[in-house]
Amino acid sequence: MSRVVSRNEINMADVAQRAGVSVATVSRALRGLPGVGEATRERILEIAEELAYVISPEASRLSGGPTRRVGVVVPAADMWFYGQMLAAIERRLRAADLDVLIYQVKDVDVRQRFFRQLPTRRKVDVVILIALPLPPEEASRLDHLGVEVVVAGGSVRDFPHVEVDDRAIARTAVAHLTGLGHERIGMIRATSYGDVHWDPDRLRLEGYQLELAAADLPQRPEYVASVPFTPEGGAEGADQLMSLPDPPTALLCFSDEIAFGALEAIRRRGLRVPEDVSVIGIDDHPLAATLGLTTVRQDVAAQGEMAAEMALLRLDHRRVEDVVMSHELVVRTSTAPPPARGTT
Amino acid sequence: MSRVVSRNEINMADVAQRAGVSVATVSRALRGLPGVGEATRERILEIAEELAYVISPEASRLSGGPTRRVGVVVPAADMWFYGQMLAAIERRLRAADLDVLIYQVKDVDVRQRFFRQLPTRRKVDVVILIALPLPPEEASRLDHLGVEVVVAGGSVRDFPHVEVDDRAIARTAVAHLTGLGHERIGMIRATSYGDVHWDPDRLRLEGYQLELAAADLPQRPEYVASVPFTPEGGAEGADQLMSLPDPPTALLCFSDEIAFGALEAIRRRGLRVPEDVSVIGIDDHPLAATLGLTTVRQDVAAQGEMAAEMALLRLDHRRVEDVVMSHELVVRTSTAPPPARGTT
DNA sequence: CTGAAAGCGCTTACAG
DNA sequence: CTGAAAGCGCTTACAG
Repeated sequence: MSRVVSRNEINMADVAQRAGVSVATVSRALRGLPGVGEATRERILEIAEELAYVISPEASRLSGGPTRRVGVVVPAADMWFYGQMLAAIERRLRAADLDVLIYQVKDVDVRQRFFRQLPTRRKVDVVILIALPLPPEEASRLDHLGVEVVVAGGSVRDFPHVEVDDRAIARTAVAHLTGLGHERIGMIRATSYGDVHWDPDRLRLEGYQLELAAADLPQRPEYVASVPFTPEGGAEGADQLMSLPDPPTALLCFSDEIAFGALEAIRRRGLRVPEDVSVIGIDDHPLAATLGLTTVRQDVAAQGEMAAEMALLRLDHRRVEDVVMSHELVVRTSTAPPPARGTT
Repeated sequence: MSRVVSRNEINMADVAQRAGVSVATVSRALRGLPGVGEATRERILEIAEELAYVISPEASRLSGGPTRRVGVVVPAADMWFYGQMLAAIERRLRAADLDVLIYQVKDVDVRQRFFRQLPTRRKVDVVILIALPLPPEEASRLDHLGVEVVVAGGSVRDFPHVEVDDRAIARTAVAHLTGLGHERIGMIRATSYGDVHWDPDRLRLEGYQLELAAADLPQRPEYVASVPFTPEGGAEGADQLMSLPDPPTALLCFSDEIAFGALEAIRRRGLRVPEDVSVIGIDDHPLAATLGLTTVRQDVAAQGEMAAEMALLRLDHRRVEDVVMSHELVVRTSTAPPPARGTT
């Protein structure tokens, strides 16, 4: 207590000396290994506490221990979905006393460099890949990582993963609209970023098409707009679809953020939501409740936690099962039956 | 090329053997230290490349090198502002080949544990603190970190920091409103989180009050609402202020996210923005453009980059100057002159 | 310009 | 239950 711990670090040898034992015994005691007398162990723990001893991770690692670090590879930390994921993963892993390293790989060249250099090698025990669309060459590089891999928000090869059923999510949304009586339903897709295709986008489009078919509605390619994954993108998409000669009466948006832009664009055209046009999103973004947006909710934080849990299991080399998280329709005020034909 | 690099790592000794030199020479060559013949250096670099050699950070660190890791301590990675900051910091630091460790400390107990245990000790070379309101006991613990400290989005003690002028930002916003002729101007504050006071909130309130005084307008405490830092909070705040007997004609919101909620609440009351009520935010969140929100823009990513830059300098033990980043009024369609008195 | 050797702070057989 | 010693893969004086 009287002693200030600063740059001159306290080492295991200091603890050992103070306790009158060898460093080997301190090492065992601190890690809860068998082969240390109860009294000895307690004394050692007390002294370590008192000296505010922190183990040198480098030395520990170098002599065979794990790094106790997890790498999270994510397209961009500044987008809502990834931020949620990342935050949840960090919280869970921190609780298990692991450190979290973050690697953003949004830009194609940064991502390619990542997979060429594999900078997580020798630095982490597990890598969590978040919703990363990967060309085969890059996916195959993962074997060279030399660490466990877990995937969240999608799937990559046969690595353990947690995801939602994007096809079913889109079907749920479209079924809600057809249930209200809509027959002209448009979809605003979010274009893949960079050079690679994005699974959720592809699967949600499939779900949209499947559900239209299930409701005996025609597939109208002009009802599908592809836009950048931003609110402005959503506005563009809505403008494009609503200026069609025979515009849709309802819009499924790839995400709530896209939907926010669509809502605004529709209002700017002098149309009312939901009287003239219904809008449904996907995610249940915090703003969705405020803006009254009907959406299909997925629990992003829960996916992150689950991914962290899987990482923890893989650390112990235990088998883990893939997980598909549930989703749920949240009806608010942006969806209603279509206007009577010709009224618009 | 023919050799697969996997779990059996390639060490410096392997490179040395292949190159027919000692590990000492390889170590020097790889780090660009003087005292290695040009031809030797080139051969070593080639072989290292060919073998896809990655240095063991643990061994390097243990024998005196830096960790080449930076810890970022942030309230929550899943909030817009922090996500922007974090993303920008990571990008800059990654470009300098440093790894970024993230520590979330939103909850009081987690934060207290952080400052009790200081888990970044022995793990990073620099810690970047993002917009962290800290009680004095915790701020003083930073001396025990044993690493450099840099602060972003605020200031803590006399550590080098980058911030915006929150007082001036609020004054700019209020001046815009008074310039339009508003005399009844409300403010929606974001309450501090947890047990500590939040500088930007306090300073923006001060700026609001100063600018009212400068315009010879009365301070009306009932015109200031304190709400949680969420869109719903913004809606609550707007409801509270607009249901006053003599409601404001303009609202300054702590942030754009608060303003989004306020906009919606105002609309729900059957009032129009900006005809009946003007709303101004702070930040220039991506949705602000879409929703036509007038705001005072601050470049959060630039602040993050600057903080990363400072961290890089501190790594080299160079002196750094504190930085105050600029801000800028962005006029959109949510602000206009007040309605003629009595019209509302 | 280059190498042999000590040392960084731990963990892990191996003995006792 | 406990300790002495080797070893992890580097860096850094110290020699040459």
